Amino acid sequence: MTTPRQQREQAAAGLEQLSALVRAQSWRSDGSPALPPTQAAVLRLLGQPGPLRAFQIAERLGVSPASLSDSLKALEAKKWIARSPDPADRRASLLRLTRAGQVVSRQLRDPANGLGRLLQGMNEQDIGVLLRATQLLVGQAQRLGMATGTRTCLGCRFFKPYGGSADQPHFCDFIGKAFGDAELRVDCAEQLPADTEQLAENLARFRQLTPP
Amino acid sequence: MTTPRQQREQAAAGLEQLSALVRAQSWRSDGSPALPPTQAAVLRLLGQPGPLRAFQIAERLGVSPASLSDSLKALEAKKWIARSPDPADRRASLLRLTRAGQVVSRQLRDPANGLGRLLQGMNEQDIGVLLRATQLLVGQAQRLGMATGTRTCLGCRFFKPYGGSADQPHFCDFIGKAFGDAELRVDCAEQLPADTEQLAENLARFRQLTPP
DNA sequence: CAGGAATAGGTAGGACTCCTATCCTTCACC
DNA sequence: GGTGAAGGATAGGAGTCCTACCTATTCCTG
Repeated sequence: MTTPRQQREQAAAGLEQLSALVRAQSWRSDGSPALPPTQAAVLRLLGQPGPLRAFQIAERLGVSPASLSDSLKALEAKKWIARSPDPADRRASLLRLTRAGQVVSRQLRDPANGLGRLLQGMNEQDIGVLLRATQLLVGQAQRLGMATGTRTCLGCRFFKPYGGSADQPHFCDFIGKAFGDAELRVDCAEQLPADTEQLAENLARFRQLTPP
Repeated sequence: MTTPRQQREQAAAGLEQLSALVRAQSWRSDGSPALPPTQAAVLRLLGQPGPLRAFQIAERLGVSPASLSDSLKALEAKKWIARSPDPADRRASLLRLTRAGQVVSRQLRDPANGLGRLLQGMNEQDIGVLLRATQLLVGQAQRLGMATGTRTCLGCRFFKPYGGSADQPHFCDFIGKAFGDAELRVDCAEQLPADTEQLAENLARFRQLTPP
C-alpha cells in the first residue's frame, strides 16, 4: 500500500519534475524564441498593460532584487525593455517593453508556443484540475511565506469559495459572479491581496469543495 | 467571460509560478540544507536504491550531459557522491552517495523540509488532485517530446486507466491492483516505459475519467 | 525642520547552471 | 581491423542567483 508519506514524496517528485520541465522548455527553441528562463518571464510580465517597477517584478518572480537587476541589464542591452524615471518616486524607475520587446513578449505568450503546447490538447476540465491544484499549492506556499507577489484567486480579498452551485462553487466579489474551477485565475490583474486570516479561511474552505 | 485562450494563459502562468516556487525553495534554508537546485535534485535521485549512470540522471533531470557533468563535479568536490567504474561498460561510471551524501539526501527528502512543507497540510484528496494534474502534464509533455526519462504511471506499460471502480479507476498490472488518484506515481521504480501508441491511449483514457 | 530609519535599486564578487562544440575512450558490428 | 555510435569529460561563454555592500530618496519622528 501507499503510505501518506510516500504520497507526499510522489507529489514532491512531481513538482520537481514539473519545475524542471518548465525551465527546460525555455531553453529550447520549439517555435518560440529560446531565451533564458528569467528573461522570458520578465518579458511575459511586462507584456501585461501598465509599466512595472523593478521590485514588483522581483517579487512576482520570487528572486532577489539583485538577481533581477542582472536580468534587467541583459534585457536592456538587447533593447527589449526601457527604463523611464518614475515621477512618483525618484529612486525608482518604471520598466516597459520597447517595440521589439513587445514582439518577443507576444510570441512568448502565444499559446501555440512553449508551455502553451502542453495545454493545447487539454479540455476545460483538465485545465480546471490544473488550476485547482495550482491554487492549492500557491495558496499554501503563500501561507508559509514561501511565495510573494502572487495574484491568485485564493489569495484575493474578492474571492469567496462556496459562493455558488456545484458547477460554479466560487464567487468573485469584484465581478459579482459565480464561477467554476476552469475560470480560476493564477494571475489576475484585479486581484487585491487578502490578509493572513482571510487567506487561511479561503484555503480551508476551498479544500473542502469537492472537485466536479 | 473567460475564453479558452485566457484559461490556457492562466494555466501557463500557474506553471511558471510553480516552477519559480520550487526553484526558489531550494535556495532557501528553511530546515533543509540550502543547496543549489540541481545538486539537490541529483542527491534526491541518488537517494533511491541502486547506483545510476550519468546519462540516466541527465535524462531524468532534463538537462544536457554537459550540464550534469558540472553538477556532478561540484558534488564530488563536496564528497557527497562517488564514482565507481561500471563493470559492464568501461566508458561509464556508476554514481552513488557517500556516507555524508546519504545524510544530506535523507534531509532533502524529508517531508518535513522544503517542498514537503507545502504538502503537509494537504489531505489525501488534495494530493490526488495534484498527482492527477501532474500525470496529465507530464504525459502530455512526454507525448510532445518535451520530457524524457520520466517514470509516471501514465507513461507505463503496466498502467491501465479504467481498470476499477469509480473510487479506484486505475489499475496496475505489475502489482495487480486497482487504485485511486492519490496513489498515482510520478516516479515509480517498477515503471516500464510505454511505447508512443500506448502513451497516447493512456492519456486519452485518463482524461476521460471524471475526478472523484 | 533636522536627522535617522526605511526603501528602491544598483554594483561587486563568487558560486552555480546551462548551453554548444569538441575531444577521448570504449563498445558494437561489419 | 575499421567504422560509427555511445558515455562522458572539457572548454568557453552566457545566464542566474546569492550575500554584501553602496547611493539616492523618501518617510517619520522628535
